[in-house]
Amino acid sequence: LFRMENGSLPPKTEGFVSRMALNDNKAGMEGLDRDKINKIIMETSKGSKFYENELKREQQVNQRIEMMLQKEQITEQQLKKAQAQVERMVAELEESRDLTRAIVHVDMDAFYAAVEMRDCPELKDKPMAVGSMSMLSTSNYLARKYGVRAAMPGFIAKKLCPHLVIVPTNFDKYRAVSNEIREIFTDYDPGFMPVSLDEAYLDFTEHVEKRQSWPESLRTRRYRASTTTTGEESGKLAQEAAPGTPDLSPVLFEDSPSSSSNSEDAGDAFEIFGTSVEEAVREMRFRIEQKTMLTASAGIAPNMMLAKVCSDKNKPNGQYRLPPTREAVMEFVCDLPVRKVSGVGKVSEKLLSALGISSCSHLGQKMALLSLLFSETSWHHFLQVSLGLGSAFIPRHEERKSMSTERTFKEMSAVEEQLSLCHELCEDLANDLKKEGLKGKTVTLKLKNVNFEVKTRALTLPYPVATADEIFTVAKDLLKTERDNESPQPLRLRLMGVRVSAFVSSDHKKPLQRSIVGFLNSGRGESGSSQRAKQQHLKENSQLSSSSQIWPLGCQRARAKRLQLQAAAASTTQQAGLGTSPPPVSGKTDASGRCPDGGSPALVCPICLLSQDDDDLGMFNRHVDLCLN
DNA sequence: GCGGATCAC
DNA sequence: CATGGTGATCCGC
Repeated sequence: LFRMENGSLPPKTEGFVSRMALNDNKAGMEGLDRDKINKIIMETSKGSKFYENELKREQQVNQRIEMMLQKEQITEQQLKKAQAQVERMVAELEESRDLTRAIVHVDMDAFYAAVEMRDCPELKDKPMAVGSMSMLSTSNYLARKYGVRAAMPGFIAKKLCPHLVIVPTNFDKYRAVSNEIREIFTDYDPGFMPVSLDEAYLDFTEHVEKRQSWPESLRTRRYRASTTTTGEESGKLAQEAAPGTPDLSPVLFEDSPSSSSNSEDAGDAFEIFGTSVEEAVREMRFRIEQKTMLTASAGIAPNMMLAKVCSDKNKPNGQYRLPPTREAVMEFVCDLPVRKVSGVGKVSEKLLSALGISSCSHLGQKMALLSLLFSETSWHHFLQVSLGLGSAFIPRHEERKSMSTERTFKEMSAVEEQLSLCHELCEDLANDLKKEGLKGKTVTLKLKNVNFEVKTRALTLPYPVATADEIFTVAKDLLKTERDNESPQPLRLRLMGVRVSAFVSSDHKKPLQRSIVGFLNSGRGESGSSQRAKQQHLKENSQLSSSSQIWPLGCQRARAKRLQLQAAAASTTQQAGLGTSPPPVSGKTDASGRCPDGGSPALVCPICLLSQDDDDLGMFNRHVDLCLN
């Protein structure tokens, strides 16, 4: 039935690798010659191993679409039932719609490129990108006019724009700038959520409330705050960007006539901001620009999903506020291309497109069908998007779940070489793990061969590992297994990676305790928002039903960990400073986990309460972790 | 728990 | 000459 209406695949993707086509999703790509650019991309790529692999993956997606369209043997009956279910859920979701929060998404404009341009004036009027001939991280707006964009290899970018200047990445510098802008974020929302070095979500609600009663003096911001100039270079740069250059806000000259007389110094120039959200966000962007000489864009909306889309709307150096009314939200969402929504990538876009869905209103119209073709989590997400719903609170920063390191290199087939590389990766990873005091039970080896085919091989141990040797022991086994698997052909690799996950709650610090507290008052701050935030959090978190079990388990874990720690302290130093320690798990053991009645030196596990024969602390810890699992 | 895939930046 | 690295999540076993 459905196929009759929409029986064809998107027309232009025939014999065309849509995976590789120019991504005009990003800002700054208006009015350029897509066809010409795509032609150059294709001609440059054709015949490469990379291209062949992309073709293959494209085929897989096409197959998936075929399967999906097959499943469309859906009866009118089923569709009706699904529609009823959808409508029930819509009503429920509508009930929970929260328009009371002012969520802001901030995003630095062409971040890495902007930093490099700031620090090297020669680059200002040239098309440039940050990265290497193999891969670009980002490009400036001049380069984007040629179709040069993030995630494009430099050598292709050079074909699109022969005069392109490619600057190598300076992560330390970007990190430093990132810290500067995060200091500013803190003033508006101490619980802001960083997405990456240049991007963050903030909840402005409470700031704006307070701001209502602020006098002008607290909302007055000076141009070119003096404290950040650190050396002669930035001093020189400050001059370069002095009045007259288009880099400064035009506002300096249009709105502040009183200061124009001493604008050469600009030291007395200032601006007063209002009390609305928009003014607060404008102020924040102003401070970012004054502090870093870089511009940011921002979106203001009732939830994170919408704020993210809004921040893109007036980029670069602009902001957009979506009014907090249901009507405004629905109108905004109506013509919104699904691809603009965070979480909908190239593949999802293509799958939806095969169903005749390109905008969010289409999404709503075909929701019954989607509920039959996609997984529950997927269509629930689609449904939320179609209603303009998203998280109205900013979740606490979660603890990391994995840590990895990987490297791409020239073809490598020699076993010796591979082993040596693997060991190096394990050492690097162990180093990183040590910095955060992490140990994990699962080790994963990632391999990519010269045909760009990726494989991962994992093994979960009954105990956590952290050192290079421990990880390498596992990783080299996984590598050997894979080698045996492929033999007698050698593994012709172009990438290898090692990952550790399934962390056990790490000792010393107290991340566990923090996360329990976070769970209890999962809203931030102490206002009425916390209740709402908690509700929302629980609603969105499918573990609602198990929350009652998490509690005592968490306590048990925390207690066991404390005992482990104290046992460690007791065994290394013989000090008797444990008088303030918590009560023992049972009458048989004291807090150190040792038997109190003198004689036996054996450790007692606080979980299973069995004496551990081995007096070795490492073995004891391993046992406790085992019990905790 | 595993492995492939998708996604964001 | 040449198509990245890190972390998360989901799905179907």
